Amino acid sequence: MSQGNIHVSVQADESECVPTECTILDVLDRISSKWSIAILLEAANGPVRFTELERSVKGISRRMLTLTLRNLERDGLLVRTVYPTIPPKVEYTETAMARDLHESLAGLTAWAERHRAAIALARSGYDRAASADKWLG
Amino acid sequence: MSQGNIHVSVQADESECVPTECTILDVLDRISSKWSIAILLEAANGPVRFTELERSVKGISRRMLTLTLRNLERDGLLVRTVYPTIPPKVEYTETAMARDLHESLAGLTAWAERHRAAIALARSGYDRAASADKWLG
DNA sequence: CGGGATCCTGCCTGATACTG
DNA sequence: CAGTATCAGGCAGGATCCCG
Repeated sequence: MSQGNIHVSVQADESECVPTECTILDVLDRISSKWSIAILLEAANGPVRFTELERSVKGISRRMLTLTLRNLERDGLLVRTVYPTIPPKVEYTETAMARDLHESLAGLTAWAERHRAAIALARSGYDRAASADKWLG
Repeated sequence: MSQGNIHVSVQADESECVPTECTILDVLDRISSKWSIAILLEAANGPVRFTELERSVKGISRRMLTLTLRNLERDGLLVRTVYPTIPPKVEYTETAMARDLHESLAGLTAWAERHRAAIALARSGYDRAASADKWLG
């Protein structure tokens, strides 16, 4: 029951970072989401279309696909090309910046492949120990 | 989340990671959070203590620090060592798996450093164009 | 086909206070 | 020092409908 403190959450939130004060972690936070990585990996094989991504990036909702694509485009990692045909055709192409990132992304995925079994194991081990502690006090 | 991914049998267990669904992206999603990365980078320089992290990882709340540390420990990336002294002392040490990841993380951070200005620029450019569209219909 | 707009839910997150 | 407990707000993200 905290009462009466009139604190108006004065977070001068500069999540929209100014060019000179954009920290590395801020940048990483933008591109390290599950969907961003998936999309970037797909786009590395050549231009991709919306519906194509909707199929290949399994589990993604239409909304998240749209939003993630927008953000990647906004950050200069993808270029959106619209062909005014009927039906419409939109292609997303990776930029040079994205190509440069792709190497690191490959490193990450390689790591994930190498250790995903170990991680799953560590998890179950941790959980088992946690349950045990619960009973043993 | 429909199936369709190739098996690659991870005999993992019944944790949140079902064998057929334990994809690389799932693993990445665990460690690619802003705080996880920051903490792992700190831990790479040697064992770190709770308050030490609270200071160095700027902007993190006590709650998030605790939660992120728990998850990293659970996934086998950090080892938590408690010294039953007064006052208590707890050290978090990276595991071999984390050390292996650190190389990739360094690659990512290097990329972020190289392109953070370009990203900020792309953003402001995109936003400017978006505002313009808004007025031009 | 490629989205935009809207509603709604639950988890993520921060702030604060308390504990061993 | 190193957390846990609790409350409250925000926004990520799914579902749905609609439009050019």
